[in-house]
Parts: sequence; C-alpha cells; structure tokens
Amino acid sequence: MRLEIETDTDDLLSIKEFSKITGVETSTLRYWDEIGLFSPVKRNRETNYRYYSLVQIIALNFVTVLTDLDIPLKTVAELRDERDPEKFLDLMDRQEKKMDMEIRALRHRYSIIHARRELINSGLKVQEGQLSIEHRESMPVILWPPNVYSEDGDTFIETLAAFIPKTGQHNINLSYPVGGYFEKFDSFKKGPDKPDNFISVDPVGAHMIKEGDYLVGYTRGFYGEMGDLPIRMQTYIKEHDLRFAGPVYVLYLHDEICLIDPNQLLVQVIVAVAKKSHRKQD
Amino acid sequence: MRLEIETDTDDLLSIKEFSKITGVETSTLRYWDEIGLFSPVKRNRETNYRYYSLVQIIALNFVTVLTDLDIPLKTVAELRDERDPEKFLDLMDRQEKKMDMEIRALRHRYSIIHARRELINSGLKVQEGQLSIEHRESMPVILWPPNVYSEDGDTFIETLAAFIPKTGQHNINLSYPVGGYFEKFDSFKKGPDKPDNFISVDPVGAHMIKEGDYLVGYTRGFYGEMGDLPIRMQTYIKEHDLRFAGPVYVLYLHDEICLIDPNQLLVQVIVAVAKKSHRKQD
DNA sequence: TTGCTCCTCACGTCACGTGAGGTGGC
DNA sequence: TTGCTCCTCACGTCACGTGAGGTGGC
Repeated sequence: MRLEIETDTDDLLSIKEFSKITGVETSTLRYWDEIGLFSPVKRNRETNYRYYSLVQIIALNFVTVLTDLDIPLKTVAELRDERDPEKFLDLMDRQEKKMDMEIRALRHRYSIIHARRELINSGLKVQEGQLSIEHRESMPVILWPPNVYSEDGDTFIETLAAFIPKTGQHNINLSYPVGGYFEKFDSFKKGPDKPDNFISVDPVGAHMIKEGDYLVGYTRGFYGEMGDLPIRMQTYIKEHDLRFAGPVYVLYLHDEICLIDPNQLLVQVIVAVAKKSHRKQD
Repeated sequence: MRLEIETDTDDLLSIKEFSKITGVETSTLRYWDEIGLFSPVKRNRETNYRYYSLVQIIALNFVTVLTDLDIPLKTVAELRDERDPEKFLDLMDRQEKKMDMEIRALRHRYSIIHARRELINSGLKVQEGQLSIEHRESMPVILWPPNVYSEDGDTFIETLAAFIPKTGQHNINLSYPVGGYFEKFDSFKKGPDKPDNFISVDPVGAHMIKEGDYLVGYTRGFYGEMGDLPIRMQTYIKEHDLRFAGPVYVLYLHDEICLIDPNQLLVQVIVAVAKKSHRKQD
C-alpha cells in the first residue's frame, strides 16, 4: 500500500515544483484547474494535493503560448479539444486582425500625444502680452463643416456641442485640440466667439495652414473669448503698414486638458500678413 | 416657486440628453459620478435626477481625452485637481513609455505568429514518407546552450524541462517552435532523443541554418522520437553517393500547439549534403 | 511544538454594461 | 392606464493575486 502510493507519485511534482519549473504561478495553475483548462494528472484523495507530471509541460505550453498571444482562456479551451493546423491558422488570422486594430489604436494615441505636446510646448515659450510677426511652417488641420448661427446668437459652446454627436460622420476626433477659423479678419473682429468653422489640429487634416509670415497674438480666456486682442491686432497692422493676407486661425495652445481653470485657456491667434500693397488697399 | 425651479433647470440637460450630445453612455456618466470623477452640476432633491449643463462638455472632454489615451480613471482624477502643462507633459511621457511596451509586445506576438505560420504551412505541403534533396534558404534560429546528459539517461523532456526556468537568462522564448541540433549525423543516429542543443525558430537568432542543399525527411512522434528515420536517411545517402556536410536540425513543423495528440507531432529532419568527394570520405 | 506546504473559500481588481424593481409626470 | 425617463442596488465581466483560516507530515 505504502509502496503503491510511492510509485504513483514518485515521478510527480507538487504544484510548487511544477510552478518553479514552468514559471507559471501556483495561483494561475489552481485557476486553470478550477475552470477545467489545465488540470494536474493526479489529486491526492485525502489531502486534495495536486500532482503534475513532467510531460505536462507540453500540454501546459499549449496554454501558455496562446495566452502569451493574448488569446482569451475560453478560446484556448475551445481550441484545445479540437485543434488542428487549419483551425490554428484561422485563429492566428483572427488574432492578427485584432492586433492590427490595437496597433492602429496605439498609433492614434501617439498622434494625439504628439499633436498636444507640440501645442503645449509652443505655449510654454510664449510671451503672452506681445504681438509679433513670425514665419510659420505649414501645418495641417481638419476644417469642420461651416457653422450656422441662429438669430438669437448661439455661444461658441452651443455651436460646438451641436457638432459633437456628428463628429463620427465628419471624421473629427475631439481628442485633438480644437480651434476656430475665420475667413476674414473682419468676421473675427465682429464676432470673435463665432468662427466660420471649427478646426482641429489633426495631422491627417486636408486643410493646410500655409507656410508664411503671420501676425501672432495671445490672450487668455474661455472658448470664444478674445478680450481686446482683435483690436490690438488691427492696430498693430495699421501701425506697421501691413495688411491681412489670409484667414484667421485661433489655436488653443493650453486648453482644459492641461489647465484647471477653463477661463484661462491660452489662446493663440494667427493671421497671414503682407506688406501693404499700393495697388489696392481692401 | 415653480418659476424658480424652471429657471434653475431650464438650461440643463437630463442624463440622456447629455449622453446623446457627448456620446458618453448614461451608465458611464453614472459610474463617473459614483466614483466622484465627473458629476452633474445639479441633482433634484426629490427624484435624485441628474442635470448637466452644456459647458460641462468641456470638463467632460478632459476625462474622455485622457481615457481615450488609455489612462486609468484614478490617474485622470488625480490630474484633474492639479493639472498644469508640465504635469500633463509628464503624464504623456509616462504614457508613451507604456505604449512603447505595448507596441513591443504586439510586435513580439506578430513575430511568433509569423514563425509558427511558416512552419505549419510548410508542414501542410509535406509528403511525409518521402526523403528528398531540397535547396533551402538560410534561416535564423536560436541555439540554446549545450545539453548535458547524466548517465542514467535523461529524456528529451527532462532535459528540456531543466532549461525552462533558465529561459530568461538565455533570451529564449518558448512561444517559438522548439527543435533539436546535432553537430554530427552520427550523434543523431545514436541518440535521436538526445540533441546536442535545443534550438528555437526565432528570427532574432544568431545561429544560421545555412543556405544550401539538404536531405529532408519526415516522421511523426513525440519529442525526441524519430522511428526509423535516421536509418532511412543514412541508407538514402549511401544509395545516392552523397555525404553529410553539416549538422542535423530537427524541426517540429506541427507541434502540440496545433495538434491534439503529442505522439503525432510532425517532425522535419534536415541535414546539409554534398556529393561524395574522392579526396576524403568520412 | 514549529515550520513548511498545501488546501479551499472569499474578496479585490477595472470600468463599466445589464437587468431587476421601483418612482414620477404626461 | 400606458409609456417614458430616471433612479438605486446588485451582479457579471476577465484572469488571476492576495489573504484568511485550516490541515498534514517532519
């Protein structure tokens, strides 16, 4: 009797020994046993101890290879009982498609982080009170569909909110910084809280903020609030014998994502300028 | 009294309205309220109804942008109360590092799937009973440290098992298909279950299975079982006036990952051959 | 008696989704 | 009365990790 037990368990391993050899935690082995995915070859009737055999590392490897590929245990269990080369290849195809989606999601996140970091960093270098002429490289943005304002005067936020449920249709992602677009400086001056379009700083954007010389100004405030910046910009233009030579872009360098107080957003307003021509003044 | 309630809630949105505008599920809004991450501006004392204001889409956007970046709600809540540009940039740096690790893990999985698919596909084309001479392209594998066999004759699995706890030290990953390496055909013939080294079919491997002409044979069995394949290969060599011109590689084209019966693994054995030279025979 | 291994619950994790059962206003 | 919206539990998800409390053999 004693001998029989010995010969039975002599070559077998306790859960701890098996765990050390395979690198799979005892808690994991117990869980896989519990759900019927992978069980020890033997249980002691009295003590309920689990005993594994060395060849079980092969059966275990089937499980660990698939779980390392991030395949759910349920799928592993299904495949275990009917695996063949074709079914395995099918599973790999499906898994690769999932992974493709994960990769795309990750790239998307990198892109958002990059876009936001660029704006935040340029915001950190800013001298807020000053207006200046700067040469800017071209920069892609997404130009949203034109805004339509009702007579009772929708706010910036109301107009923006109306878009949110439709972002999917227009390939707009609100994780990128949002801004405003005014075709003419005049419309910016008259209604700085009513951009002709919203924009988002998304590298896949088809609209290009063109390379060139820009008058650049800053202010702080909530979305749509520009303070006296439009007037200051116009004054600057007159005093420096320049003219506006393109649309006005409003970029929120520091928005609610990195600031607690939404009334102190760091706003950058840029508009292309040229030397005043003597042919026409507009 | 009636009027007061009206003016209070007039501009406010029910949870369903707010959900539709923002695209955030009502269950999510309730959960974020419950954990104190993002709460409605108002609760009705009697009905406990939640009421949101439109400007809250800004505060909500802070949450959704960060959760879309896969940042845990706990971290979002911490940043919410003390966010500034520097802290946000720090978080982005940390998040990018996490994402870098995820990307590496994904690439690793792609690599495993690729390696396994290659072996399985070539296994599907095989004529198992036949020996043939084939030209093979070079192929990288990882050569494990040499095996040491005790006198009482460890099995293939025992020897393999001894390595598993040390795989980390040798940069070996068991998710890649495992095989065997014999420096000489003689040692393969004498102890086909006792390879000089194990190998794994890992594309980062420094050991190259060289391009060239190989005698290729197949058998089925458990790890280390070769049946009469060594003898058949030697007979073939003699009959075709060839000689062995390199080490023997044992590759498990279909292993336990894609087969239920581990005694029917599809084994490919390859060894470089050359025409028998007349200078020296050995 | 002490120390060690093993056991079985039970609970926590993370961010919700999904009912169940009930209320309030048109 | 019916239909709609909202509410609060409570439970399920996924793959374990972590005790708590207890056992058995040296």
